[in-house]
Amino acid sequence: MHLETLRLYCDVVRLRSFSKGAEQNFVSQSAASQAVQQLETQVGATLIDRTKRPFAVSPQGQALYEACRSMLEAWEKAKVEVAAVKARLDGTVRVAAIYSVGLHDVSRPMQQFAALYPEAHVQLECLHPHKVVEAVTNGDVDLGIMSYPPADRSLTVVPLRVEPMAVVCHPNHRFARRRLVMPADLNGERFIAFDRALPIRKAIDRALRQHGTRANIVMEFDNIETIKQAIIIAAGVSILPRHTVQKEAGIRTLTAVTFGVPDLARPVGIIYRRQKPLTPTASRFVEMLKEASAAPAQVAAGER
Amino acid sequence: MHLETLRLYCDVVRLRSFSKGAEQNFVSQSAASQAVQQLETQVGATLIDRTKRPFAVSPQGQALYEACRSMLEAWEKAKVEVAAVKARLDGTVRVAAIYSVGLHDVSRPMQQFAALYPEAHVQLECLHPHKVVEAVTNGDVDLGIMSYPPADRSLTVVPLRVEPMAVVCHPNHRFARRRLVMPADLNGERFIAFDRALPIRKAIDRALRQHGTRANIVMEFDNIETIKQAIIIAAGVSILPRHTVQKEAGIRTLTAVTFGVPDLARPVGIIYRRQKPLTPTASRFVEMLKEASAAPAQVAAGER
DNA sequence: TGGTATGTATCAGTGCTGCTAATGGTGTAG
DNA sequence: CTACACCATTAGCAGCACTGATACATACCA
Repeated sequence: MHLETLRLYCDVVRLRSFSKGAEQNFVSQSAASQAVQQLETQVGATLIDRTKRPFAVSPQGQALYEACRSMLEAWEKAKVEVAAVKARLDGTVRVAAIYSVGLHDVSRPMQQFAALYPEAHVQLECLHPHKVVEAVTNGDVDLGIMSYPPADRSLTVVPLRVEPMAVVCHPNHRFARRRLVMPADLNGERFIAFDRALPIRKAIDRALRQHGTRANIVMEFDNIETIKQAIIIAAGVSILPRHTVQKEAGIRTLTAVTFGVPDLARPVGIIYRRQKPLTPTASRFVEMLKEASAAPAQVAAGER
Repeated sequence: MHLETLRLYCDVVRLRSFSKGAEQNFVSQSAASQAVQQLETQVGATLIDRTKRPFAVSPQGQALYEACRSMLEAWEKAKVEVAAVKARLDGTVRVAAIYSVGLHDVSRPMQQFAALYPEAHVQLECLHPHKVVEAVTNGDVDLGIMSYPPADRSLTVVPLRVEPMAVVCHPNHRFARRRLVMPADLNGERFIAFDRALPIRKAIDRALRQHGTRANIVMEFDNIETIKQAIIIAAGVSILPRHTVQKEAGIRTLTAVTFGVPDLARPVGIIYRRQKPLTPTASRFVEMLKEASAAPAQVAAGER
C-alpha cells in the first residue's frame, strides 16, 4: 500500500471529488478512481458510495479517512524530525587532529569557517596519532588531520601539504650560526628523537641512514611540544617540521637551520572513512583547510 | 512510499539484520537492502551505519523507526476497525416494506432468518409505497418490498409472487352469499377504492373499464387496512388481494368473494439499487423471502 | 420526459519500479 | 590471514500504476 494512495484518498474524501483529489495529487482522474478501488479491495469494504452525487462517504470510509489523516500527519512529522536531526548533525563537523597540526594550523581555518557558516559548528579534539586513526575508523569523528596519513583501504586520504623539516637547536648551539646542516654534521650529536612507533621517526631514521649518519639518540618523545621543551633546556638537537618552531624562532628561544636533505618532509593530510561520504559541511571544511594550507606554505617559502 | 517498505525497515531495525528482516517479510536480502536505501533517499538521511557489524542505527534511523512503528500500528488498527464496521453493517439487512406486505408476510421469514443466522439482524420498517422507493434509492435501506414494483432502470426488481384479488364485502352484504362476482355486478355499487396515485388503483380501474363497469367510488384510501375498516363499517365493497383479508374472513368480519377477472392480480416484488450489489446477508434474506412466498401461495391455492 | 453537462468507471497500452538471483565487497572471528 | 557471515551491487524481468480514450451514470434543465 502506497502512502501516496492514502494521501490521494484523503484528498478525494476531503474535497468530495475524485477529479479534484486527483488534480491535487498531480495524477489523472482515472488514477484516483483506480487507487481508491484498490484501497477498498485492500481493506475489504466499500469506502465511498458513488451512486449519489456528490458521492457519500460510508462509515468505514470515514473511519479510514481519519486514520489515514493521522498516519500521514505522523509521516510528515517524522520526516521533518529526521531532517532536523540530520541538519543538526550535518552542521557539526567533528575533527580529530594530532597536537602539532591541531594547535597551529586548524584554529585559524576554524574561526574563518565559523564566520562563513554561522549555522555550522566545528568540534576539534587533539589526540595522539594512533587515536586519530581510531576515532575516524570508529566514526567518532568525521575528519582526522595527521601527519603521515596511513594507507588504509578503509580510509580516504586528502593530502594537505608537505612540511619541510629543519634542524632545530638551542640558539646557543653551534649549529645556530650556520645556514645549513648536513647529515654528516649530526654524527654523534645528542639527538632528541620521536617515539619509535611514529612514522615520522621512521622517515627521519631512514633519511639519516641513507646518508650514513648515526645520531646519538638521548631522548624519545611522542609529540613535538615535548621535544621542543627538551631542546630548550639544551638537551640536544632534533629534526622537526620547520613551521612548528616558527613562533619559538621569532622570540629566539629556538633556532631552525635548513637541513641538507630537502626531500625529508612531513606530509600532512586529512583522513576520513572511505565508505562514509562526507557531509556537505565537512566537505566545505576540507576545502577551507586545503586553501589555508596553501597560503602559509608560501609565507614559509618567502621566509626561507 | 510503500507501507510494506516501512514495515520491512522496522523489522530490519528490530532484528538488527537485513537478512532476517527480509526473511520475515518474505523478500530477498537484496530487496531489503534496496528498500532501506530508497527509504534513506526519501527522508534524505542515513538511517543505518553499515560499516560496523552488527550495524548501528543512526539517531535519525531510531527516530524514524519509532514513527514508523506507530504508523504501522495505526494502519493495522484502522484495518480491523473498518472490518468491524463492515461486519456490523453487512450483518444488518435494512428492509422497507409497504404495510400490507410487511405486516403479513415479512414477520415470519424474519423470525426464521433470525433463527438461521443469529449474528445477522433484520431491520424492518413499514412505509407508504412511494417512501419505500425513496428509501431504496437513497440507500437508507438495502431492500424494498412492495406491490407493483416500478420499472426504474436504477432499480433491480425481484418478482416475489402474484396475489389474486377478490371482492371484499361485509358478511351481511348480498355478495357474501355468492361464489363469484362479475365486473358487471359492481355497476353502481358503493366502492371503496385505493388512492388515485397508487398503481393498484390504476390496475383495478383498468380492469373495470375493460369490462365496461363504472363503480360508484365513495371513499379513497392509500392503504389496505383503512379500506378494510371502511368495509367493516358497511360503507361499501372493494377489491383487495385475497390473502390480505384471510384473517378477517376467518373470524367472519369480512367476506372475500372470487372476482370474475382472474388476471387481475397484484404483483409483489423486492427492489434494490442496481448499481449496489447486495451484501451476502441481504442475498440470503431475499432467498428466504422467495421461499416463504412460494409456500403460502400453495396454501392459498388449496384454500381456493 | 428527453437532452445536456458534469463526473466517475472501465479499458488497453506503456513506462517505471521493485523484485530476484548471482556476484562482489567488507567486517569479524578463529 | 583465511574463512565465514553479512550486506551492496548489478542486470534482467515481472508486475503494477499511470495515462488517454471511451463508456456509463447522475443531476439539472427545459
